[in-house]
Amino acid sequence: MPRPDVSEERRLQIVDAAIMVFGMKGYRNATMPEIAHMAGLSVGGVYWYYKSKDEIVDAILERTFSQDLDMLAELVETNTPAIDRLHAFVESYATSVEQWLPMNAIGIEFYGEATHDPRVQAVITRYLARYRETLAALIEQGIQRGELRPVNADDTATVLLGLEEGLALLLSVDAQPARWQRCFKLGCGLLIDGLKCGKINRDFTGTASRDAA
Amino acid sequence: MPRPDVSEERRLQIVDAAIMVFGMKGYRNATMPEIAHMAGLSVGGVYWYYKSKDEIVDAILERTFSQDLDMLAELVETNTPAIDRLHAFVESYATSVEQWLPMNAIGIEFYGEATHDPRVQAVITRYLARYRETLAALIEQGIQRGELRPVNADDTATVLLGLEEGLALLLSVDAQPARWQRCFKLGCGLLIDGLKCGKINRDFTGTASRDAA
Amino acid sequence: MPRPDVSEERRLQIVDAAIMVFGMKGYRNATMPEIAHMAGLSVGGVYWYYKSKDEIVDAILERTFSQDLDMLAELVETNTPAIDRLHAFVESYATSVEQWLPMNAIGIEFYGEATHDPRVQAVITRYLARYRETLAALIEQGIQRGELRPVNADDTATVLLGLEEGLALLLSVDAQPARWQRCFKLGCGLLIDGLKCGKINRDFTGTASRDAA
Amino acid sequence: MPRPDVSEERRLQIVDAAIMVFGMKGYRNATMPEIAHMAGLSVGGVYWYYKSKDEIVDAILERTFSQDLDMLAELVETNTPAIDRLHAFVESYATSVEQWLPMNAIGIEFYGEATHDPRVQAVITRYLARYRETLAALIEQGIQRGELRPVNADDTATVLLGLEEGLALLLSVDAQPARWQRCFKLGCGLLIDGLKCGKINRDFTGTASRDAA
DNA sequence: TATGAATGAGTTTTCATTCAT
DNA sequence: CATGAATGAAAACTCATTCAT
Repeated sequence: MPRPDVSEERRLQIVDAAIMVFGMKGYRNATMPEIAHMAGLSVGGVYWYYKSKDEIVDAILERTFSQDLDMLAELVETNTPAIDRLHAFVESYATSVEQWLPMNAIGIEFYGEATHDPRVQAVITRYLARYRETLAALIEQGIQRGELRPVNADDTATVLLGLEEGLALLLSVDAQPARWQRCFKLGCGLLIDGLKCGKINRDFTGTASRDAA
Repeated sequence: MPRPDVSEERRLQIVDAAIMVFGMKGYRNATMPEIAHMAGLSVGGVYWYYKSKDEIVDAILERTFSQDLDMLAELVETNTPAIDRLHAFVESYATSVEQWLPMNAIGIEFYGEATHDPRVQAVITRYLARYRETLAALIEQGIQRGELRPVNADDTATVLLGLEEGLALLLSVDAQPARWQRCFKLGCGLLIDGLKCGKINRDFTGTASRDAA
Repeated sequence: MPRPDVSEERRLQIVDAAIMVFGMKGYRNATMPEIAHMAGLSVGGVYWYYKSKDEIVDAILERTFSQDLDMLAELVETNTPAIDRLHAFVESYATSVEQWLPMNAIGIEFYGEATHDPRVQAVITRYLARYRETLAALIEQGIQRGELRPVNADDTATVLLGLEEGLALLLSVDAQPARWQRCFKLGCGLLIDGLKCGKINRDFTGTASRDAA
Repeated sequence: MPRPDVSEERRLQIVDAAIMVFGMKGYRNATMPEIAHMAGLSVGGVYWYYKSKDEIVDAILERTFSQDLDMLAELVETNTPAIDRLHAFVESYATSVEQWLPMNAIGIEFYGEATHDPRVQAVITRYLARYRETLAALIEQGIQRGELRPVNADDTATVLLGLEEGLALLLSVDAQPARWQRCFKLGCGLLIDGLKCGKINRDFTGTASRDAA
């Protein structure tokens, strides 16, 4: 009589434990024994489910990013004004700060790892690409509908992404979710306002490079 | 016969070497022997000038951030229109990308370290605070002069800072200085435009929280 | 309802699997999970039949050597000329190379183990002793019958044994069964010729030590 | 003022210690801490001179086999009767048993390793090849001079080599140098006698395959 | 009988740091 | 001042063995 399969449960346990330990000690200082202990397993037990520390990192990366991306999908699907959807996105994203706060530090560390680990870099780059594409599509819709100025959609998406990641970066060294929320809304509001303005300083529209990009 | 003091020269050698090795291998993978070799010294020689790897980190941190801050000082001193000074700042900052590119990866890694090393965190926080204060003062001047909407200057400065650091973050995993430059100018331009707009979406002005901050 | 006893079958499965894995990876690198998998059992299943990896080794040792020894028994029993029987032995042994080839590497490894594991050493020594005794008896018969020079039978048996094991050793690092076969026949032929020669270099007869041995 | 270079001394210390520990515990059971301790160094100290356990093995292999080969060189150079040189070789080799006895067990273990480690196999094969070539050259000289029957020199050399290694194998599990010495002399004597005999059993001369080999 | 998840002691290797010269 | 050999505390990972089911 086969026992119920506990693999998935254990893997969750381990990744959860790893996130917790990574969060407290940092990725490089987190030891396998510590993770194992936190997961309520022995070292060997952890290795039964993940062949290396790297594989645990992969699992965390996967889990973190896939959640974010799911949220984005619906942004481009609906037919409401693009600006409304942008605002909705900002609002919903801002609301979820507290939820992903524990993962924030780990995310920042992974950016650090990515600078010299091509494997991590690949994962992050792939994730950012999808993120940017979705935002760009949304902005492009806004432009087509005449709601926004004819800026370079891809670059503008990069700006939004940069603002969001940048504020997350600041948050990681100065844990004040409320301030982060406020600034994120403010920043996005200003950007969206900037995108709506009819008369603008030509130098900063990015229009010149629309086709070159 | 007293030999000329080579201390300062050696310390420079070492920090330069460390920056180079950190940049290539990452802070955690950089070994003292490697740094020493790159500096043209023996391990013991390095330890003569810096008591630990951490002290080298401190020196790098110090050097990196103090450069940036010097540039900011003059921003608040002059009496030209605030908007012009903002544009000038953006322009000069954007122009220097290529120059600080090698340090970028290291900076990102330090943010990662800061998440679990209070010493690093303190240095970064102090630097960011001064940065934000300067920008906030500049924005406040713009508001006083009636050039900008009455936003919360500190939060707005945080937004600018966040955008800049965030784009640096994206740059660190996707080394395209030109794109970064373009996006930075575009983003700041949009933000400044947003700050100039007379009629705005009230929700995003940040005015409500001006005194609360 | 009692199920048919599968013990013997399982034990065979396991030893066969172990021989295969030992042969491919070497005794030290062969893991129990691998052996179990090769045997089509679970790890626990293997442990049901053999209490440890060592017990499996014992079983292999036992099986290997008992086969060899059976073949020897009849050598001393018959009444034909000793030299003919020696030649017959050489011939039949040489013919079976290909058959025991897979076990050869394992055998060599066991000699290696024997150098620091008394238990393995005991098994091998016991086996070699019986081997040598049988050959010595045969040679003694040859001497009694006047077919061979009056050499020290035991030492001469050791020489034959040494030649055979030595060529197996060379075979283990240079798998050319044909060459091995040729050399084994050549070597034994030369030895037997040497044993027949009437006039010999006194220094090498071993006669001096006949009683001393 | 540069201190005297102790590298070579340390390397010797380490290899000596490794040989000792390998000899006692066997290659696989010998741990780096043990070797380090035996060498009077710390673990890190050993790693300063050898980058891995494997490199120590290489050094042992090198040292062991290169000694043996030096002895062989002069065998082929002189102009005395080949048979005399063969006897001299046997005699000198037999005399040195006691000296290489400690290395014998390690040598046997290496054969075991060679069966599944191509790197070790390569070293051993190379060594054996040179050994065989030298002996074959000597035997060929004997044949040319009419001292020996026209056997296949290479195969005959293999037989001699096999006998020697085989007796070493037996010695490794039954440490009786005196017996080994006796048997080695006896075996080689018989073989040489066999090589001298005018009238021989055609089946075993190996002549048939002289050109085929 | 049989399973396979879980254990944990033991191994190799790395590297910041020290100190005799 | 400077050297670089030496230290030793950790860390990742392996695998024979056990045991609840």
